[in-house]
Amino acid sequence: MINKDSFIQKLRASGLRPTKQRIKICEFLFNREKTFHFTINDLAKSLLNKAKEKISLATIYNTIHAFKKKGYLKEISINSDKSYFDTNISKHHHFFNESTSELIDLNEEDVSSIKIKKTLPKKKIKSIEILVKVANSN
Amino acid sequence: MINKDSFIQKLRASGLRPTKQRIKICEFLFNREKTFHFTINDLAKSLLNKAKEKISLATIYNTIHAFKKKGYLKEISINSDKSYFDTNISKHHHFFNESTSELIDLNEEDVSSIKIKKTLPKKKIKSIEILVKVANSN
DNA sequence: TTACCTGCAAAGAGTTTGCAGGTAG
DNA sequence: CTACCTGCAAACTCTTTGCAGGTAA
Repeated sequence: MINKDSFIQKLRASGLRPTKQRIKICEFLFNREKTFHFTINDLAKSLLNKAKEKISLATIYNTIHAFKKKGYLKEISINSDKSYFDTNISKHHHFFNESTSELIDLNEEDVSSIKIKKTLPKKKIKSIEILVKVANSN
Repeated sequence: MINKDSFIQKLRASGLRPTKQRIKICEFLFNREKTFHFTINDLAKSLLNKAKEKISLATIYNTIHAFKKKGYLKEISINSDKSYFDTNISKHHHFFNESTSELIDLNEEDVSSIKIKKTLPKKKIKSIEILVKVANSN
């Protein structure tokens, strides 16, 4: 359990004012054992239902984008309906369960090393991401 | 240059009526040497400007989705802003140029074979897709 | 003739923005 | 006090839908 003060410090250190809302969102997102995957809507609902915090959608969008810019969150594109965010900011890949729209982390070490044999002139590789789509096998 | 009749046959064969609009869209999309990547908006604009065809957005959406369902197109998720479609329906991967939002095909044989060492109980792998994000190296 | 298709306009979902009031430093 | 932040509502973008008129078979 990370305490409130360390979130305040973290926010302050990156130039974000530690407001009530931001601290609550930090507590909700980062006080976890496991990686957390969510959409903005999920987050708004969960904050309301589980954390009993009514934070305006606009503020949640602002905060999540600020957190992403500061590197506290990663954005993942699975489909074009909505954006998914991931509290795991290390290099890693994903399973996407098409039956349930659920996202599961796939660590780098669980994938054989990938070699890209084609090169593009004057381009630098920024990232290599694998998406494994799965479905319930029944 | 594929002729109009073969598109008519192709449409008919898959149970789609060969209407003027669908034939024009076929001609625009599939009379090409190279893979073509586009968004619905790109396509609507190009049809209007290059092919001088005014086809309603709703019809374009209907048609593209029908073509996707019939397997003439693949949908690709790069970011959540919009959907990209690809006339290359073979198994393959992509480069995405973040500087220009341009999409480039990466053939399967240009990537070393990938082994996923983690398995998910009761799930079947449907696809493995790699997205290589690049940026201009200047 | 009948089932399907087109195109408009309206509706929907997700996201962003303008701005007045509130809060941290 | 000042700069930044919040929250509402309105606006925006992309996509889908309802429906009247049109077209293929």
